[in-house]
Amino acid sequence: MLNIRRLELLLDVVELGSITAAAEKHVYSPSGVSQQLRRLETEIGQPLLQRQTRGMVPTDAGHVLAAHTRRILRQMAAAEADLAEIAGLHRGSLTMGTFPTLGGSFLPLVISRFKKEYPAIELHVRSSRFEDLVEMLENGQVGMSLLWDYEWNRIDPGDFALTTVFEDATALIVGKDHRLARRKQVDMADLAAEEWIVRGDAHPVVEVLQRSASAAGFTPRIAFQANDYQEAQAMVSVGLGIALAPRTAVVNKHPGVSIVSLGSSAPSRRVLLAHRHDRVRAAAEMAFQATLLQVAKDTTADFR
Amino acid sequence: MLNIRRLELLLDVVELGSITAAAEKHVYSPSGVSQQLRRLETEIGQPLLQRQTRGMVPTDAGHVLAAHTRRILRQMAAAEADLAEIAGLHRGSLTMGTFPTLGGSFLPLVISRFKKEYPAIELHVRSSRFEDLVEMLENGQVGMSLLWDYEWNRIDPGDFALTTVFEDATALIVGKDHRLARRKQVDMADLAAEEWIVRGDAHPVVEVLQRSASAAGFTPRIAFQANDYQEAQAMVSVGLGIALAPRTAVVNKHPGVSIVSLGSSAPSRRVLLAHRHDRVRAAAEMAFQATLLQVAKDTTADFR
DNA sequence: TAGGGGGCTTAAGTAACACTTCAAAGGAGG
DNA sequence: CCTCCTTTGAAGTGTTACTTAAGCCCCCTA
Repeated sequence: MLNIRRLELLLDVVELGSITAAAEKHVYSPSGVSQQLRRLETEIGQPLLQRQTRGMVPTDAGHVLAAHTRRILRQMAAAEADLAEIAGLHRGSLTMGTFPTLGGSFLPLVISRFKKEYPAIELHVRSSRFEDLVEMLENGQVGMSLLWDYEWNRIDPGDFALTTVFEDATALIVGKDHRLARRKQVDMADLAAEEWIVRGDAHPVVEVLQRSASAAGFTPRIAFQANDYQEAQAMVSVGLGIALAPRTAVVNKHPGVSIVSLGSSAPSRRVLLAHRHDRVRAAAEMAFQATLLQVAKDTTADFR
Repeated sequence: MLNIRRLELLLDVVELGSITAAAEKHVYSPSGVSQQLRRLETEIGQPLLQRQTRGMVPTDAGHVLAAHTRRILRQMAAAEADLAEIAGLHRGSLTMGTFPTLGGSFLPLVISRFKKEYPAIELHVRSSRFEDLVEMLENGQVGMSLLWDYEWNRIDPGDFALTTVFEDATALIVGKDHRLARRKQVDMADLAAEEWIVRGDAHPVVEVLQRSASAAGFTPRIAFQANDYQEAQAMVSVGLGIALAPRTAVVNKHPGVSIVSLGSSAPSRRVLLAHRHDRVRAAAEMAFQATLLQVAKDTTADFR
């Protein structure tokens, strides 16, 4: 394998016409350059330069090799330029994960701003349930992912590097004509007599209800198990019961319901950005995280 | 400037999917490969590989750099192939010098055989007078040159590296009807009474005549000064006088003259192949010299 | 004809660096 | 749970890309 540095020296000697000139250009001693060229020649097994009384003149082999060197150096310059493009975020790609409730509210804002700021970065988003997100993080299908947790099932910071994006409060959904619909804030303790609509499949919001009800001293009576928050809101709107939901999940409010704050009487979930500890992050990922946190800071009030 | 070896390692890791595999291919320890890759990454300032639980996955930058590396390696392979072509004499060029009398007789045989043997080598021949040939040798306009000398003006072997090609005897040119025309050989001593035709411009053959006549005990009478050997032969053919000439100069014999050997009564000139001592010679030059000496060995009898 | 200078090369030394070995850590899989 | 596989870090070593110093060759000048 030919050594690039030596090739570059050869090229400069060919172009400048003397070892001394090439040595000056590289801030080497002429001796060093001479030695390198000699090595190159013995390596190749052919003379590359004719020692003239004044300077050097390339042989056929020298000319050919110098020409190839020019192309090789051009290629290397192109490689470096491409890398600079990637580093400068004029190029690159990024795959991230999210869970559905954020994918329908907060994340589109982030994506929109990110795309405006870094139009050249290719952005892929995968929306999945919590367990799948964790798996995709682990096997590298996504470089980073939005996750969430409650205070009773905190994600282990040893598993992933975590950055808190914002706190997503739990809100109360009541029908427009419900006795509490006009209230700004209620306490869980006021809701002991209500019928509840929850999400099925052991959805985490069920546990939120159980825990906050239990803290308020009652056991909730379940009237309906919904498949998603749209269905839950619909049921609430016809007066079948009331429901709890993360604030971000009901940004797209059903017209027949009202959203009421629960203050600190219900636990809030933490929305996190997670990536693997051992994963070095590309510039595009750093940029996306910055945009995401910025958007969180700017819009977080909307979700409280 | 990126280091090729490291780039190659990166490429192999990208292609083989793990450091261990790349290390095995290069017969390195995995640790060494790991260190080189890390250096490459810090040098570039970007991550190139994602450390997965099983093996490595390239980042955008890694992919781009690996692709460039492929092209660079291809280019280097092409360079090496070209060098091999030159070394194998499937390519190359060669410039040599000659003096006119050989250019009209011996050299064409050499060129013809060389071209048949190495059709891919570009061959340039420059024909000049002795002094110009020496100058062209010195300043590199020709890589090697045919030269000649007599025993009284030997070329200094310190000036050039010399190889004797053959001895070029001095022959006698007489008219077809001359009294000596049928003789196989004569001695200079038999020619004291003759009129002589010589070449003008202090041509070396004049000194040959002076010296051999003086050695034979007479002073030659000059009847005509010719410009070249064709003119000299023409003058001889009409009986204006007789002449001396190197044997090779009269290979193209005038129909009206006879060539008679002088045995050792006239000095012969040495035909030499010369090149600069300090000049490393390309494969094509070595090949040409070999052909030239071979042709000399095969045809030398013709010039005696 | 000696003296000076430019250009290249050799010899010897030095400092960087590409590797090694050894050891440890983290996961994957039996 | 233990073992294997892969990667990484620390420390050590041999190579090598350079340096300086000296010499050679050629040319130019006084």
